[in-house]
Amino acid sequence: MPPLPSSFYDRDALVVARDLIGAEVAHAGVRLRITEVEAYRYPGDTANHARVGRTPRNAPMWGPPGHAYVYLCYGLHHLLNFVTGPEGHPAAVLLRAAEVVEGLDLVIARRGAGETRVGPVLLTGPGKVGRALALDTSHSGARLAGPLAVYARERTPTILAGPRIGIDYAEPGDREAPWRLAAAGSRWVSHPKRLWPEP
DNA sequence: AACACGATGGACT
DNA sequence: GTCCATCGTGTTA
Repeated sequence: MPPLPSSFYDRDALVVARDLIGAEVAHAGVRLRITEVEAYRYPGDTANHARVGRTPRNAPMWGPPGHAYVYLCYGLHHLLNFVTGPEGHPAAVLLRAAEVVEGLDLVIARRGAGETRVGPVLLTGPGKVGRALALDTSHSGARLAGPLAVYARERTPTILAGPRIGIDYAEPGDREAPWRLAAAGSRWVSHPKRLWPEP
């Protein structure tokens, strides 16, 4: 199966986010099925890193769609985004949670000695996903084909929506926008209490 | 040069 | 629910 083409990402971030639920992402021996994402749109989204304009960190968001934007959060966690929209339109989809398809041993090993659990605790949260996939800022700007790639889903899941997590700094309208999407019924989802059926 | 703070996660009460 | 590790980034000077 070939990875998703650039044209898949050349649409509004919320639409891409919806189509990424159930898709698979692979890197460094681990393959995951995407269960939860958030859309960061532009313009007018005060939660988007691109709200301050183009900077060295967010530069990949301004480039062509179908690339990764990886950044260090809280000095500890590497968060993976999929850049969407046409070139010059800095929008992206944050990968927040996923379910293991392949490479469970590697996912556990990357959490360090002493990890004995095997369930959703391994991958419910964007920092956990970045660690499971062994990503760091050197992957920011990489095309989503090759070592790091995304593959189309085979079934269309039912989707839940809710407000995005951890964006208290954004304006109220953006804080409340239901731009966090997740696979209904999946246990591999963070903050499941703040999700509802889409209208 | 100095500063404030974050698209988090784990430990703990 | 609270606390805080840890450091790159953007802002201000």
